[in-house]
Amino acid sequence: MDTYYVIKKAKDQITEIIRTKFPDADIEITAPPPELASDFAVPLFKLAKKYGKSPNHIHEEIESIFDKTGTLFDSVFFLAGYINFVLNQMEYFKYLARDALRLKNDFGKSNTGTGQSIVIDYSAPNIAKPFSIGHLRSTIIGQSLYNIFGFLGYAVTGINHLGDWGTQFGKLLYAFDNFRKKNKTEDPTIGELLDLYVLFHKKAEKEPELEDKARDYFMRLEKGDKECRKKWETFCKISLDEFKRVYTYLGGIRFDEYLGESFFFDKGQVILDEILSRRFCIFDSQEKYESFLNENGEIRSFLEKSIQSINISTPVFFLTDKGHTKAAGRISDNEKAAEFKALIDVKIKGQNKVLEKLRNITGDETQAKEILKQFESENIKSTVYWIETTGLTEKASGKISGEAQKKLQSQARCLASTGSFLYTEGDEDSGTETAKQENLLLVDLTDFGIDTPLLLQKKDGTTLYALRDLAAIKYRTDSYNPTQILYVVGSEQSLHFRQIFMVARLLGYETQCHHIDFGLYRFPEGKMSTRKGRIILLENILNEAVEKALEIIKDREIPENEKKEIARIVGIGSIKYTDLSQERRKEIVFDWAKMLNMDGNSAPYLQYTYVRIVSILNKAGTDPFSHSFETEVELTDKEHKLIMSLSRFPEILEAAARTYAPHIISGYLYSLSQDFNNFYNSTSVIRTEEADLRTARLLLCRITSIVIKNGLMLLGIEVPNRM
RNA sequence: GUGCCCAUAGCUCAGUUGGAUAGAGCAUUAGAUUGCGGAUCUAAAGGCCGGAGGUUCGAAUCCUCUUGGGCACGCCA
Repeated sequence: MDTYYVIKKAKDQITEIIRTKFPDADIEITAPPPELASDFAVPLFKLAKKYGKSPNHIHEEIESIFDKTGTLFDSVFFLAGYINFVLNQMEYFKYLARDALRLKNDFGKSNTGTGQSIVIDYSAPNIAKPFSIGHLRSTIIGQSLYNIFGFLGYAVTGINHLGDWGTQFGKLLYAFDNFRKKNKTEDPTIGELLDLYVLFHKKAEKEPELEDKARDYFMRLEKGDKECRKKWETFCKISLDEFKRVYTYLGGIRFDEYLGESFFFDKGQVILDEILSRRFCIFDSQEKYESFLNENGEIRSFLEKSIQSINISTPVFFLTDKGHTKAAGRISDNEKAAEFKALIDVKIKGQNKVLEKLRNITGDETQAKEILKQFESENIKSTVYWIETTGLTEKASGKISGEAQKKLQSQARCLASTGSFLYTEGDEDSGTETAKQENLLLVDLTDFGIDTPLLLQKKDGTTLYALRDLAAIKYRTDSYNPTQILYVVGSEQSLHFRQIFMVARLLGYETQCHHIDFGLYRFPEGKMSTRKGRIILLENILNEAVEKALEIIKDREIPENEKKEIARIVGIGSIKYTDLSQERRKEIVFDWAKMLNMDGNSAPYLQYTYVRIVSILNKAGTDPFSHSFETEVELTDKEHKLIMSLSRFPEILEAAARTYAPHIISGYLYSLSQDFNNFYNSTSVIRTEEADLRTARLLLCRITSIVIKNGLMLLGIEVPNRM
């Protein structure tokens, strides 16, 4: 599949033109303000600085060698520090038409992800609880990412990591045995399970000992008690049937695997063994560390492997939020050691966020450089190499002042550690603990900038979800060999994911794990809570939306069964769109009017635009894709704007994938639809007399329809053919 | 108390790696030769981008401090 799109071609040409004169130029191509007769612009300020010339001078040099022959451009001009590139509109349109003709319904697809595999963990509803609006975000954001990455050629695996294990089942089993009327023999409904769960919490407030009883029940479940297990299976089945019904209603939701937490609870021991096999060690001097190395071959090879894997002579460094440092290995290069210390100085001065970002770099050196540009404000002079944690590959370069270096040499402590820490309560750290607590296992992560230890196992020996999640990382890494694992989970769990990702790395799982966090739905008066029964059922919202959509079309001449299907597509689409059109980190205050909005920036607006295009194409009678389009016609400004907008689709998709942000697509589709409607209201396509122009306009309609349809499909939203 | 996230028009939100005069929708007001489908379009009005410093040729965007809101912080998930 050839996915070299016209917009890429145009940008490549701009880069090439500028680089013929300025070979090392770092070129940023921007969109000029709409009222300017320009299509692409490059700010020249940085070039001016780099080459010691004025922006105007830079522009003159580029203009002097600019030759439009063989390019997509007609001319260049200078304004306010920018060089502007004016397209040969017809040429650009012809290329766009060729892209569209070549790819047809696949317009927008690319192969940028070929060879890469991504695991996405999303939806993950909890067994025995109804599917609430809270799960909607995970489900549709996750599904959208699944669609987007698939469209870009990645091998995607969607996993529904069901919440089907844990102490909550102890509570439920207890409630089921003790609170349910004895004469009831039929299987409970989800609603009844929820009532029992809420009732348990209500009673437990007054009788705290119920919590212990629930823990006993859960222990029985983990130990394989047949009766508990059987009830648990029933709960799971009831819930799963319910979930699948909701997914069907939502439409377009699919998973490659339903693998819940229960699948992993007995796979945690391997993780525990791995952790326990490592030894806690910390040294207050280089000598002690080196003598330890000599005595411990295993650790030594671990470190050597780490150092080798990053392919530099400098060993692995470690930074904590406390401002002290750890270096796993020797700092053999004095210059680098000093720079490293200086880097810490910046840290101590409070630039936590910069360093936090450095830590989260996903392995791309240029990205790291970008972030380190911020250090320029510290008059940074020499180069710093930054290597994160135990031999992973992140690397960044920047500069640090000599003054900062000196200051820091007295401040920074360089300690050494192997990077793995675990103790059981009852060790010398807390000598008063009793034998009863010997099963409690936690990982201390304070040396890694995380103050809260990660609990893996409770004192009664039962597992916690952190351990199950670690087992899941191992399983996913082994099973799918992914380049990335995405967790589409609410931001409230960010600490949990920081913890388990850190431990996973310490254990040597190098798969990139990302928490795709999102803000929660909440009521104006506060948080939604399953325990308190304060939730809104997703289904109620969906039904309301579908009904409203049905109300709008009730008088139209469409068969009733089709009306119902249209109402479902439009109603559900509008709910999904409302969610996906918002930046995912922001919390959403629940508001009926907003959820049911079908005017303006909404799914029905896009669907409506699509439907009108379909109508035009039907009436036109000819398929503009039936033969290639290579003739010259006179295009209006509105048409050119639409062309520019259409051509951006591929890079919009890449931006959405890069930042895991479906809302970039919805924003784009809305803007595209506005451009189309603008054109639509000013120009009659069908009644265009000049044949070639008519064909060109039909072509624009056709491409727009494909982009809207594909874009909405990526958001998990369907389009009707009429509405 | 500590950490993370958020703050943009009356309301709900966009704002691409820092780029030219901060954009939409809703609501309000005034309009669109009954039209290729009015769930549409045009226009008006609406802003000290929470506040104060800083970095930069250039800041809604980066840094520091601060105010307000949300979330999390050892045996729940």
